[in-house]
Amino acid sequence: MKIEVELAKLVAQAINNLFNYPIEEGLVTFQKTRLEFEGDTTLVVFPFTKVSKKSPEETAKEIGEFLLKNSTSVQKYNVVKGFLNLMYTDAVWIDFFISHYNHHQFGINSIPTGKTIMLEYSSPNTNKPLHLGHIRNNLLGVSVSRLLEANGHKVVKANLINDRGIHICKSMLAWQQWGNGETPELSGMKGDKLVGKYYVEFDKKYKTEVTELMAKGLTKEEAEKKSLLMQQAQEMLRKWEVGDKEVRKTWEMMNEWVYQGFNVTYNLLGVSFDKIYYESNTYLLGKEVVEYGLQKGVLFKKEDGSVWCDLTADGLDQKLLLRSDGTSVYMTQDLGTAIKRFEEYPLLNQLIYTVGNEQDYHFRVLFLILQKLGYQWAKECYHLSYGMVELPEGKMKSREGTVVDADDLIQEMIETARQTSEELGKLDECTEEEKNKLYYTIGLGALKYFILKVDPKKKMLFNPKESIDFNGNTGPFIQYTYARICSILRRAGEPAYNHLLLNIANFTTEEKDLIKCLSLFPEVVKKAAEEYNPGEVANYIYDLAKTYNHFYQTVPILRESDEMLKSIRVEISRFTASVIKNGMYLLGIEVPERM
RNA sequence: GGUCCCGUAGCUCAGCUGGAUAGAGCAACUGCCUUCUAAGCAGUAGGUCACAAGUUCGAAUCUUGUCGGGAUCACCA
Repeated sequence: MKIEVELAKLVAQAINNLFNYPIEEGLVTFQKTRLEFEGDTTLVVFPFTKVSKKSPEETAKEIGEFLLKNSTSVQKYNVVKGFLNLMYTDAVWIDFFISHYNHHQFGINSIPTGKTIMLEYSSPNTNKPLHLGHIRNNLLGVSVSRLLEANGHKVVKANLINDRGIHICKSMLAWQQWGNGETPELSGMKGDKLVGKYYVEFDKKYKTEVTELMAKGLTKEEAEKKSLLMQQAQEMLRKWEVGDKEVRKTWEMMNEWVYQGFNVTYNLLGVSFDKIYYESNTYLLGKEVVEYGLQKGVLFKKEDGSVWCDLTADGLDQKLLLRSDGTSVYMTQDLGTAIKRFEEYPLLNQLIYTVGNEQDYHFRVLFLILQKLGYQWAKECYHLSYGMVELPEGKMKSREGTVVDADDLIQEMIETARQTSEELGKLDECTEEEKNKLYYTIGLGALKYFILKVDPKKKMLFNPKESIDFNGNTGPFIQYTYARICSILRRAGEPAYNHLLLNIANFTTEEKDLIKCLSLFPEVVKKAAEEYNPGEVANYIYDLAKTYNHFYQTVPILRESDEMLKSIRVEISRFTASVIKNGMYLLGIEVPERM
């Protein structure tokens, strides 16, 4: 809150006056007061004892006295060892509450910064269905984009679909050979699943072929080279690159199946984009850049014609940018697309890539090369690197079938929500349609919260056997708290007695704790965006929900006979609901009015 | 082997720009529904913050080393 800024100024003044030592107010920081002590904020005075030349207790006491005299916000203080605990006057909380309680966008929607940020996320391959790892990526993308918007930035949500390459040819080939004309319509299989099936099919047949060849005495490498299937796939890729009509037709058809499948999953997850890039359109980009880099002397050519960037001076290796046959590699494309994006969006201030931490090295190299090429905006490129989602057995591997399918998991969550709701049996008044919507809201709330509450940088573990909880620090817990408040508000009716609020004399500790918690929301939104960490918001809302539930269980709200107290508590509840809703929105989680 | 990341309660995670007796949830155990939704609340138990040195008034947090786990370093994408 603003009040701490003022207090910091006063503390600096106090140190100047009392100990005759000038100090930057920015160096004065407050920390949370521990629960077991009385106070609203705490100043650690150890750092000032050098200047005061007095004991920590004495120093704290003198500063405390100074603040008491010179600040209208400080009601009293206490000193424990070197800790100065300050307690605000009720007026501080009353002012805060009155000026914000009916502000529906509290914490969100600050003044536009004028900054435009492109956030890339999702970026799937079209040869396999989405799994839990992609879910984390997509949820992070949605949440971070909302966090950035909530801080006043303009966000362009971008998806770069890897729709070409040898892997897609494998699916196509398998489908041609063994598919018997199967289509999503004919078999009723989701398009991405169908294409994924043939990708696996190829891999299986290919492995058999290699094994057979090896049985005839070939080494593994020889067998892989000799494999008829692989040769056919490569031939198909070659045809694709020269624009062979038949191949392109099949390719377009199968990709279309995949997109339809992806869209179903995206819709379930609530994921959307402003701009979709296809690698088939961008994979040739970057070659001119290589030419430019050679001229500039940033890149060099080896005898065989391949082009490299020497990064050994930066502690990295040499990086290939063009093969000896003149074809480009992934890095070349990424250089090209980055440049293209800044050309397309001249006002772009930042480019963020949401990509797993297995590609940390790739992005270090990418940004470094861009910098060497002289692009000023290179320093505005950021790799939002997130940890892998692991299973108890370790990393998920599509080839080995140890993946948690996105659609399956979503359906499971919805089903669990249905079962739990039916067991509790509180939804008798709802129509079937409302119930189904609710199961979806709760199921996805559980899934999204489970994933977003952990720090993106860290790897996380998902145990399919234990699945995802609905009690405790979970999405449904927070949704439940919200629904509970809604119930109260429904009964309370219109807030016709708002004028009464102006007469608030003081708050009970429960009320004060809740208001204190509410006041933190804007800072949380700011910090979460700065750190690209939705987990900050998740942890905060959990804390808020917990604080509210305590309040709810401890003090009477509608049962309160004093009309003024009642209206205050109703309005505090309304305010809490609003912050929960806004916070959950930042996580991409919906919130139900009853459950 | 080089580079980078990670080791906090039985399990999953907070806390990490150094600050008080390291916090939650799950699982276990106790209480609380005739009163605003018990997907809740209150409580008990559970820790050598991997280990060892160092920096200092103070270290889970910073430095170094050791051990353990992971990622990455392709004319793959």
